[in-house]
Amino acid sequence: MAVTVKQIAEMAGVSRGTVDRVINNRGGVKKEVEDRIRKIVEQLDYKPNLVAKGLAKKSTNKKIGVILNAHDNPFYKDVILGVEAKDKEIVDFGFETLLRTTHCYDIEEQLKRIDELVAEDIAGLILSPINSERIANRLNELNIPIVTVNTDIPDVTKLCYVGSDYLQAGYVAANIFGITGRRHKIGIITGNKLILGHNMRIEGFKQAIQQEQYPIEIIGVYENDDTDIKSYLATKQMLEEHPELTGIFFAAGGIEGGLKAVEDLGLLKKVMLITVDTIESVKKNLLEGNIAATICQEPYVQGYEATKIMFDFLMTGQSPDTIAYLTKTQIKFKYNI
Amino acid sequence: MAVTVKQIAEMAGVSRGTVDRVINNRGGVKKEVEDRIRKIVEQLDYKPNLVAKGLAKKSTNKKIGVILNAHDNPFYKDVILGVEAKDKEIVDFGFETLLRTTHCYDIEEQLKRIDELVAEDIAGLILSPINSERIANRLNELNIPIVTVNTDIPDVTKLCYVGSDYLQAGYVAANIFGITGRRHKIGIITGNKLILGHNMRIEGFKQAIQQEQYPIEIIGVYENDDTDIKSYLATKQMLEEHPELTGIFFAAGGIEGGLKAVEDLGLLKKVMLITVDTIESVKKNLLEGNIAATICQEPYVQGYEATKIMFDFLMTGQSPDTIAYLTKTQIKFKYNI
DNA sequence: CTGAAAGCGCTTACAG
DNA sequence: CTGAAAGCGCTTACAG
Repeated sequence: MAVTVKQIAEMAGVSRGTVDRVINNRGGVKKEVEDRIRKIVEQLDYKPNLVAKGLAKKSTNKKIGVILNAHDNPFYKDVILGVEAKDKEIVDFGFETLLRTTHCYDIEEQLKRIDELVAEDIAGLILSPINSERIANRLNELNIPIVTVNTDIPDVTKLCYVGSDYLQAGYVAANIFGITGRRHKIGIITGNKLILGHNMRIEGFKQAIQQEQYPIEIIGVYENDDTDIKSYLATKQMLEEHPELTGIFFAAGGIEGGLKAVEDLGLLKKVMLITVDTIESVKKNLLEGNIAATICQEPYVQGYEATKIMFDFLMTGQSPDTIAYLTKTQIKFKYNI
Repeated sequence: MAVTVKQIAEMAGVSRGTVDRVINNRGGVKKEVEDRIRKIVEQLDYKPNLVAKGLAKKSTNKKIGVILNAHDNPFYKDVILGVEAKDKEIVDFGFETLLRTTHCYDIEEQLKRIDELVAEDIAGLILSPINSERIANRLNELNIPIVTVNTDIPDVTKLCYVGSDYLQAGYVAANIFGITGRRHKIGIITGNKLILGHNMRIEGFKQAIQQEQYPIEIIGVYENDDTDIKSYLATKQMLEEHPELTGIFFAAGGIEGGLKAVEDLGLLKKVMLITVDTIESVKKNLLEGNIAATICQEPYVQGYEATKIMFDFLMTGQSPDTIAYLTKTQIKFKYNI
């Protein structure tokens, strides 16, 4: 049977309230008494019963704020599902998540959402931050625990970053081209070059080719700013400039536009395509055999784990084991989509 | 604020005990009173607070038995980790898992473990059953909820089967050979032909080749009885009989032996290899570039979900949404191992 | 600085 | 067939 506060109280010859004060570092306990209690806690390896704790704390309803730049980004759908799944599990513990979505690169909007949630008295904030100094400064003023999800921001004190291993995603993309054993000439379509994640995917792609000495040549990297229109144009231009091209790695957003360009030039199924994530158009083209594979980053797990980490911290005060929880790189082919 | 038993009791003009009897179908309540309570429960969409329930029930400590044929099967390591992770989460709810491991095809041993656990008064049983009538009969006598994990047994009343989609695994293996675009001649090494899962992998492999019209020819299926020695011999024989072979799909156990045969014949990196799961030797050979890819079945998730499903049922009486929880088919290459 | 009491929302005997 | 009370293990005011 597990140790309880009551037992500790009896052993220390004090009331349960006093034990509680010590265990939760609430202060106001005579040093000598505190030491006595701490010793017993240590010796008996006391671990509070979270279920009892949750029930007792239910009255002081805790809110967790969540801000995802999901408005123009279908990728976040599954992240949201993950957040909601964990929310269901913790609601009986007296927790509640407040989800706000924003547009992708709108700093003003993100700042506004942060302030809104703070006004609602959130106990913690989970967000996919825009990498800007203004956001960073605001977050550092906040004084509540922060978890970043999917994309990170440097110089901000946080519990943890939950997201994917972008470098690995690039490695794996190269890996797939590599196992074909063919002498590929690959073009890369990427998003905004300021986005760290995109660059790391490309970096990983290049590193793997070098390390493995795959007979793969990268003929160029074209930017599309994550929009479908620019992506269409960039892809078209690339294919026209390089008719020798045998494959494309779409390392960021704007995949739908890029696919259209490949289609318009009659090159579907002739050029080997590898993409990232599974938005609808990727799914469709994977099923039709136009895309060979897509590299995914467990969006559901990202949402679920970020929320779990925040909950665990607010419940127990325990920080996560790692400051960067990286989800698995998942490869989807036609038949395991 | 969520509805509570107390509120319902007040509205129905009865005591909380009576509401509890109705909600949990404990009987012994006048029909008329029961109907009144049920109506209110319905209208207010009452959902019991699981945290409170867990705390209250803590005294009636519930045991969940787990039997895995893990003794000679390294695959189960991660299944066990999954069980243990969920166990940690539910211990504060008054639950405890009792894990027993057995050898692979030892019916006597599995029967013995079942009886041992029943003697310990388990409230539910999770197991990877041997597909035999004696086991089936014993399980059907048990009268406690059952969840099968990783491998299933027909004609046994159960909550759910948690395991992988073997057919899909075969499809994906073919998919990977397929995207190389090469005219492969593939040999298949499988385990005991009586094991349903192995056969389904092969079946999926064949179906995908046909559906996709991949230029792939299957030159033969060799059995190895899941042992490394037989696997070595079978693989060697196959390679000698078929020097034209360009790839092998290892669809079951005994992979280590098979790899040795490929190595001894000097064919590592010349023949494209696809395996299943990630035991140590697979990992090693994947990293060395000898295996192109391995198809995994989320063993950790299998253990975790099986335990979660059992816990949910014992806590709430709710059966899972599905009678077959299939884990995702995961593909591991060198760089996402 | 410390204790006694009440409460979180449910279940479990016990009494009638 | 039903109710009143106690309890699961913790926290929260309140009183002193």
